[in-house]
Amino acid sequence: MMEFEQRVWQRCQEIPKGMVSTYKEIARSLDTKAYRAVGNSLRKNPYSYLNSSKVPCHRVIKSDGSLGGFHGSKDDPRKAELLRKEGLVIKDNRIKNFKKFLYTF
DNA sequence: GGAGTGACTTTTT
DNA sequence: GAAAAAGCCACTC
Repeated sequence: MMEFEQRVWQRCQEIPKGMVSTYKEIARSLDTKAYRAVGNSLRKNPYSYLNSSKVPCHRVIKSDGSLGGFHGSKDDPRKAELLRKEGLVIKDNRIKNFKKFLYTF
């Protein structure tokens, strides 16, 4: 069932710079409710944003605007910095006005 | 084939 | 607004 994961990763790449998306939106765009499976796939994705720029998983956040716990550490500023560089405003591990930057498929 | 896991979401306390 | 519970799907052991 790799297709599902690939589709997820593809959505990540589809997110334009300076925008973010949520697990739920991705799942919805795939016509499924597997928001958990989305996270599960991203967790194991072979193109982790640390190793490759192919899948900017850092642009995928939770539906309430928080970044979630990527890469295993919640205190890692790299992701927040990355997003901040793309024009997003991060406050206490939350995206400010993230709805404005929310990219829906 | 069943039980456990996870970078989740939504509703209810 | 924070915390807990229930519900969801794919993947791994």
